[in-house]
Amino acid sequence: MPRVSRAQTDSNRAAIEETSARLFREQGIKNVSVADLMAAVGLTHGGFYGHFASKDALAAVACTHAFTQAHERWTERVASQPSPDAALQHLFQSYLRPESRDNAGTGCPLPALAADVAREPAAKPVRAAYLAGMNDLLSVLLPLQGTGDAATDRSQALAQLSTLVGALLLSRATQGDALSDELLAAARAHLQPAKPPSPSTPT
Amino acid sequence: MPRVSRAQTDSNRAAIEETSARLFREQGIKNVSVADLMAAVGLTHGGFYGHFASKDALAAVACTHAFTQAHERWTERVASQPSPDAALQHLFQSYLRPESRDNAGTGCPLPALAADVAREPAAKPVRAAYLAGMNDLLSVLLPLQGTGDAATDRSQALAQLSTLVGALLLSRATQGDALSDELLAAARAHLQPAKPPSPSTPT
DNA sequence: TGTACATCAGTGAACGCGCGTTCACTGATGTAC
DNA sequence: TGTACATCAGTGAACGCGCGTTCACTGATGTAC
Repeated sequence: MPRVSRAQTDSNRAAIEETSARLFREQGIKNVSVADLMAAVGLTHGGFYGHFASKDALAAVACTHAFTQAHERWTERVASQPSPDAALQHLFQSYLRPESRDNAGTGCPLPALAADVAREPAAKPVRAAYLAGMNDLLSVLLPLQGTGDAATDRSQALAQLSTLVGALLLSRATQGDALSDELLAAARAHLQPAKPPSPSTPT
Repeated sequence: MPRVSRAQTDSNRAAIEETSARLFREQGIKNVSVADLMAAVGLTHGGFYGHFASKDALAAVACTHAFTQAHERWTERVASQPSPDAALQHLFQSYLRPESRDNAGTGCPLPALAADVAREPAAKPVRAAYLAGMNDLLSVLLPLQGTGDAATDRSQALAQLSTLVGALLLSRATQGDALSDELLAAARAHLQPAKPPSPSTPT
């Protein structure tokens, strides 16, 4: 039953975008075929090229979509906290939960797509989308640092991102072993603010 | 010209192992076909199954090979330094050089294979190889910590691994942009030992 | 040491399958009157 | 508001290609005498 209403067309395109953003993060861009994707949306593969010029073009759109989701989530988390320190902590603790590890499809694209993007030639559109998305997330982290120096803030935020991404990725690669949870816990502990040297809890 | 000497056979097998360890890290396991690999070694694809039962079986062997290389390199670096602190610093600074980012094929398998391994089903042999390799590298880091507490040492070493891996991977994904070098520099700075609060260099 | 022959490492065609992309076709949608 | 028809979103067969794996074949190697 071809020729679908304009509203339905828009909704189909949105579904392709949404579904690919999820499947690409879950399985990797190369591991999801156009036919797989369209079947997951409930359509046949031929219609894909009415919406996107190529799978490469979709990869960029899906990447941007995933980063937009993540950015919104980060912004909401920051807004829900009373102070920059509390906001940072809330971000870190949420990011490094086992649930984040187990749901790559709806989680942060930084670890989920890093290897795929790193292996793409420089000209592929997904690389620019990834870079832009990373800068977006970085811009959420920067104003929460408060070391007093902009360069130090930036350096610290970049190191935090690296720790978050590395911990989640290694945790996924070791899923099923005790090390997987250990990695998350270690990163959480490491990213905790320096406290006055462990005061024994008073009675 | 078939039937090759026993020594040549062994050398061919070693070449497949060595070459696959490099190509899998560079391009990803799924992105290197058996035909690609065998051609890179200088053989035809049919002979592959005389050496390995399947591509999955080779993936595990190649992963172990890559970790063995990395472990040797780490051990040498540690041995070349006069103190645990100096050894840690030497490891971190070597790991986070732009040259490491630009040579994934000969570099640490932790970032190079993390995403591939994370997406493999639990039963695939490469997952066990990756886990064992990671524990090997961890065992190099552990005795260099010296916080006095074994649990704290371990937590700290795991966080260090996460930062190293995350920084290198994000740096690869943003290669070509200024952010790529920034990420490496930020992680290097972050992993530097806490110093007495920045003494202005005396005249 | 020299000869006769069985072994088996590597070759290359072939297997069934899935990939990204194209395209003639269809029939409900949206438009013109 | 109702009718006539052009548009075009989605279908599904087909394109050339590459995948992992199998297998009959070959001829130099290694062995038995």
